Amino acid sequence: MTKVKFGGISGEQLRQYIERIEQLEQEKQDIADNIRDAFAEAKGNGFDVKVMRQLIKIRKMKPEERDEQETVLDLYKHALGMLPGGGERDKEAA
Amino acid sequence: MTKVKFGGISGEQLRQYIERIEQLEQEKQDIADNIRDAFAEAKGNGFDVKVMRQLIKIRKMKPEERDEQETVLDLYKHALGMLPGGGERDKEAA
Amino acid sequence: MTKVKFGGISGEQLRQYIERIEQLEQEKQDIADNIRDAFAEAKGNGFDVKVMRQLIKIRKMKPEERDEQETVLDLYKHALGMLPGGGERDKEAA
Amino acid sequence: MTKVKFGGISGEQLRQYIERIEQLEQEKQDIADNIRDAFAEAKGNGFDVKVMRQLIKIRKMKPEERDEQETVLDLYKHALGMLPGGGERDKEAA
DNA sequence: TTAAGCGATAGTTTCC
DNA sequence: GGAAACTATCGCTTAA
Repeated sequence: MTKVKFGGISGEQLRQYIERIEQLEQEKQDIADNIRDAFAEAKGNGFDVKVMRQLIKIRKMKPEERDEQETVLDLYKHALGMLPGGGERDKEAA
Repeated sequence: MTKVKFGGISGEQLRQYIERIEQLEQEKQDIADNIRDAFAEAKGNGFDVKVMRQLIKIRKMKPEERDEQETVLDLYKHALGMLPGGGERDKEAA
Repeated sequence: MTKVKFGGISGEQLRQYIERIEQLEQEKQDIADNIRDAFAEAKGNGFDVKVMRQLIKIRKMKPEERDEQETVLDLYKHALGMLPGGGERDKEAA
Repeated sequence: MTKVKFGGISGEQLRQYIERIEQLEQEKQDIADNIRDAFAEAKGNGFDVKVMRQLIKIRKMKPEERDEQETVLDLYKHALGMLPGGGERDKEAA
């Protein structure tokens, strides 16, 4: 028989899947390296990498979920008195 | 009213959760500091910190390693015909 | 040359360090579990865990670094025209 | 002016970095999707995805595993006097 | 030679 | 449970 079966599975087919996925993961890693290089280059030109990441994250969010997030956060800040107008003015207890 | 509500949430209850979690995180950080001190002390006595970390990792991996990696490695070898006894037996494929 | 000790007393001392650190890491893990439970309980009472995490992170930041962070983020938003009054004045300059 | 500066940063340059990184992240995500599809297809052909992941991880670990873990394990055994050659060399601790 | 910045890497945490 | 992001550590290079 051509395809040797072990436990009902084809070793050859398994090998093909594995190698294909490993190839894809290699490509993914290469791109990840490119991203890292881009950040490094930006950093070398004086940009703040951490802030850039925040920016990208914000741009990726849909406007509605971004607004929702901010609304709830403000709500909680008020509830903890971390914002003016939240009743108790308890800014820094630490 | 006793419990001041902001947008339907209880500020006091929220505050209690937040402060409790912050307290726990502080304790966790203290222990992390102790761990760092222990490594520093070991280093001061001539031990190699990097090797110690690898050591601890290996010791931690041991139980799961036996339950997962070795078992899967056997499966793998069978599937690829790398082990004797993997012949033509029809075992159940998970 | 690294001063690695082999055998005898040094091995025993190494073992003591390892076990002490493993004990500390166990305690750290226990506290991490408690934190997870606290979040789960809060969630069960209707709080938004994700927002709570943001809140705690904000409270953990020093006021100066929090301001700095927000300032730079706003600056970048303006530079990308993501805010009114920012890039609208000269969106396609290059 | 050519490069619009906001607080000393170049908006145009920032935009280029951001968009380039977002492009790269999109490509990375596409490949991640391909990987997911490959796993799904394999699953459809009767393979166990979880086992496949462990397999790939093991194959990836192999080179470093031999260079690190086994070496460190030997070091460990030496340090605890579990192997010959770990004599009684007890050097001065700094 | 040492201290300090910087880049690489491993561990931790968070999101899906 | 797996993938991604953030953080801390480690080693290397450079300059004093």
